[in-house]
Amino acid sequence: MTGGYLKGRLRREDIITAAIAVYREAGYHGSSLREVAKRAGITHAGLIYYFPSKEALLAAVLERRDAEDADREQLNVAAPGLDMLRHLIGLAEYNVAHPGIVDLYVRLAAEAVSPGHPAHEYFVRHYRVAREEVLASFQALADTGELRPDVDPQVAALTFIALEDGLQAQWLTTPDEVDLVGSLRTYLQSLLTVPLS
Amino acid sequence: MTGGYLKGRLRREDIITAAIAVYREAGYHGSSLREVAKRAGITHAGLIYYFPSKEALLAAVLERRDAEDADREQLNVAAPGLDMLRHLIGLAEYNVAHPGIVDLYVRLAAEAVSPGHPAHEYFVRHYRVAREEVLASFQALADTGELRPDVDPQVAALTFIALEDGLQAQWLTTPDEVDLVGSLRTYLQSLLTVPLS
DNA sequence: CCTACCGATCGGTAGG
DNA sequence: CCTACCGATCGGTAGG
Repeated sequence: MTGGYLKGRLRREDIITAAIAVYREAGYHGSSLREVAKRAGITHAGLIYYFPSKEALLAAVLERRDAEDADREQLNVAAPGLDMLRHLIGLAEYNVAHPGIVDLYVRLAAEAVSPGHPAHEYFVRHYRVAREEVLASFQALADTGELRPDVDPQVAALTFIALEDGLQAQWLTTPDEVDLVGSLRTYLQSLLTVPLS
Repeated sequence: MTGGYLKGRLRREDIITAAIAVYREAGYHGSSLREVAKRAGITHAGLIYYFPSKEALLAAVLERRDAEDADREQLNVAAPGLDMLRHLIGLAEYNVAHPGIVDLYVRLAAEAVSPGHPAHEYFVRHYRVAREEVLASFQALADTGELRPDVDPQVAALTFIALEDGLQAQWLTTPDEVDLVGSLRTYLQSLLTVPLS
């Protein structure tokens, strides 16, 4: 009875996977529904049967990213503090092993700076959530004296997110000249009074 | 006698100015020669008379950016060291006052991460030059004991560039929640043994 | 610099 | 899900 629905769900997942691959190579604006459809093995009109517009497909791609991140978070119920920072380093290591994901993220984030972009609100939320998460960790570390007393948790949180983003772009452009994880680790360590690892 | 040539040069400048405005709003791939031409007050075929292809126009835009940066550098012959760092803060202040330039830079940099993009080589060079410039300053500071002894100049240079780039993207997306210049200043100060200002 | 045009491609719709 | 199609737009060319 649910066979039809199951098949539809699987087809949807195939399309989203194809879309991620295409966005990665051409960005959102630079990609076409026809190219995504071809990789998913259907026509572009067939794709529109599942996702009624180009924007709806983008929304589905971003939803999957969030779902995957949530999965990883759940496996890794790190409390705010040192463990959370180590977890963030782990996420960076995961990213370095999956350049395609980083590529997609960097390109979409840049396109979406303009308020009219269909993913703009997504990134506004994304930045806010990321900042709050990191801030909570720095505040916890401040409470236990593990954060250097001259470090402002608010500034440190903002800076950490920005540093991660900037390193990603520079690493994608010149991979051989950027040690993404090492640089992050060095930065974090410089804020702490205890060894990070 | 040079009247014709002068007029052509001026027209070229008009077109480049229009291109910057359009790239800023739509990115390079998202913009059209027709839109650029319309803002410059000519037809798109007229534009092609001056710039033989879309890529040639992009090259001219990047050349102008380099020329303007070089002008600012020349006015401000800062030697490597503290003065140079203050100069970089000044550049960040200039950028915050000119969001359009930052927008263009962030969008192009993200599009150009892929090796096939017409501006890819430009950004490879841009990152390398930027890193070397900042590295020279940190090394000079290390020699005079103004850099904290536990700071590696190489890592600090890479990190500074990445931080600036990441802050720009986050600031463009959520301007009210990011203090770009203040964050840069705080970061730099944390590396030094002497007051930055 | 323009008019006029080309082939290609785009997102989306109709109708089944 | 497909075939067939739409109007719009693209970069670039011809020819003046």
